[in-house]
Amino acid sequence: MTGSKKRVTIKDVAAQAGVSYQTVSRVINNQANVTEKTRRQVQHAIETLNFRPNLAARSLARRRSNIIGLIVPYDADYLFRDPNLLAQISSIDAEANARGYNLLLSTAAGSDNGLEAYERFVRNQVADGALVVETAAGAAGNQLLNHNNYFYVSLGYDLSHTRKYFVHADDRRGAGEATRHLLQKGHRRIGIINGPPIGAVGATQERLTGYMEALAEAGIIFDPCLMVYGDYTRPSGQRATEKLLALSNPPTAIFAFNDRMAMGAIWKLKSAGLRVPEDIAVVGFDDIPAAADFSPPLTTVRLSGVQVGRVAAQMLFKLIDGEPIESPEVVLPAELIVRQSS
Amino acid sequence: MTGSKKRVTIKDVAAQAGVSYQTVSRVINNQANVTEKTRRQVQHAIETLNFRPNLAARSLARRRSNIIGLIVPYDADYLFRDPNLLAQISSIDAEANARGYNLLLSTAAGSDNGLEAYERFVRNQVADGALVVETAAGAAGNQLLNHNNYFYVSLGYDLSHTRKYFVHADDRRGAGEATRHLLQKGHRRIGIINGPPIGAVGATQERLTGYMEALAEAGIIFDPCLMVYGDYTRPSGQRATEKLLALSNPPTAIFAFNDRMAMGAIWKLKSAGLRVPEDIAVVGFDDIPAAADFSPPLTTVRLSGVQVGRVAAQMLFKLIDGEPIESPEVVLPAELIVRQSS
DNA sequence: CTGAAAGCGCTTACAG
DNA sequence: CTGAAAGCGCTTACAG
Repeated sequence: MTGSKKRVTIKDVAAQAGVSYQTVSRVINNQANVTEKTRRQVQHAIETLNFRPNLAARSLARRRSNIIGLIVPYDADYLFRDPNLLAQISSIDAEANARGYNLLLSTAAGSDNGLEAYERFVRNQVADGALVVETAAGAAGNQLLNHNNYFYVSLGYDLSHTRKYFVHADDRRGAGEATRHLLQKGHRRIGIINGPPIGAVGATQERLTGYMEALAEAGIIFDPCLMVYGDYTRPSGQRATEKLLALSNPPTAIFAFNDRMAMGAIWKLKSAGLRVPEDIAVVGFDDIPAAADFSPPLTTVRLSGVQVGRVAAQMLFKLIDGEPIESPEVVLPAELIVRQSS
Repeated sequence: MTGSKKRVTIKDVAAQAGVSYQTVSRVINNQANVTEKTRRQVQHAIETLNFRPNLAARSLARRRSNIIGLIVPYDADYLFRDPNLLAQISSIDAEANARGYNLLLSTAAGSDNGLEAYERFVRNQVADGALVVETAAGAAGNQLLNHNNYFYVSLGYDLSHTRKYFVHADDRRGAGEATRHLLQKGHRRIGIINGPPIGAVGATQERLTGYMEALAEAGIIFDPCLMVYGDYTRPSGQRATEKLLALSNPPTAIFAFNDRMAMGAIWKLKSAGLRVPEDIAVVGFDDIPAAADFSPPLTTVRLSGVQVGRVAAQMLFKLIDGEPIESPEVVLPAELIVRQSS
């Protein structure tokens, strides 16, 4: 609020309505024990004065702010390019709004290790709780949160072994189904384009496990040569595919651990004169919006970022409201979407 | 904060340090007139007690919250798919963080007209000011902000004629340069894929003007048949291109008002057996990250969303701090990036 | 059903 | 350089 005009407070409303300011408080908080007539008077005064309760005062008195933090230990620039994360944020925002909560964004600006996002959040001391995007480097941040007695739920896996509240999609099963699908099509040599080898996030580890399990079920021994690394970008998918094609015994199918790398793979294959899926099949992961529009439309695993965000937010609100949590870890379904690239 | 543990306040710190709590206040606010020795004592007490000043109390006393709102009168789902907007938000976030401010997100959930985003913001009465994404329907929201004496800066054009503070890229010049580039290549019939005809945003109107001006300079009369509408999505670009190709005298170049539609156009052209740029040139707008990766790499107009966000945020902070604003409307450069699609 | 008192955790003049 | 007082705008028991 600008300081240009005098603020209108609960006392102004009380004077205007001819009641005590405590009564005004009752009205704005929808409490019982107010005559209909008094309530109307107060409402009228509120409207004519254009009164809005001051959140800072309210937070102070209630020890609750109706603000939840969203801690993203990434550079904002990176954050805003990850469609799955954005879907999560979007549904968290919706869920918060529905309860009259607002979202306070806390990202890690610049090139630090992400701890800053937690620190700024804690320093502010304003939110009732937080949703945090779990990263391998998150242990220190989570400790900070614990140490300051915050309620929080993590989006992702229990990477930092804090054993608190987690929600994530069933990456393992999703990857397993994708692999079984390829197996069913007769493929025996399925190349993997994994995420970066360092700082591995739980999700990719689980995907790899799902892949290996499916292979094992089919009695196939995993050939480490078939696994190459990318960094989630499209160009990295192209480079990874180049390596796979250079193998003495190249794969007949490629399973990329995200859609953008899968798209890069398809480009590379096309420019090498190979047809997808006739010569080589490709499967992605995430089902980003562009996947269905791709040429050929991409077979992929749909993760409901929307669902992850919603469930995590609901969990946080239960924590804040002191309601019981059934399970500290929620795993949401991942669904194989078969299109034309496989 | 959870209520589980007793909060540590300024008074606890004072007791621990053996000073009055006002002195603690001085230390945490880095004020002069504190002996180095006292300061050290207080700092020590702060650390051992893990004290953090309470933002609500501070806001109340200071009448300032160090929170700025970001009002996006869109559905969060839409918001999170617009790369240019995301770039703006990302730089606003960075700018805010650098000053110790936090960003409070206020989006319009669901299918209302966007006014809700403003209303929730105003109802909260917590921010020191706001950055608002300007939309054609924003007039009522801006009035609400005015009526409640908020400082705010709009990202976009003065669509609602409130004549306050605005920052946007130079869409007109950018479109003019793109058009001149095409004219220079010898094109005389340049098709336009415009944004949606209803609810036109200032930016597309300006782009159209830039196009027409460039045409006029070259002595070419604008042929309305060459303008078709899309909705900024890739598929709409394909459909629009289909219409353009069906013309009795089709264009030799297409200028799409965003990159995604330009990509859709290229797909359509390719699948119609046409080569880009040999048979028909294509130019986009925005320079989203995927533009450079496209095949062929897309000629486009780079708008610095990052710059727009930064400048708007800086303007808002000046307003909040009572510093003078040189100009209420800032126009930032748009730059033509020539790649292989033209 | 309504009012008076105390307090939330800070900051801001004002003394000394 | 440091402390005592008052106040920011609400809510929360407690009376009546």
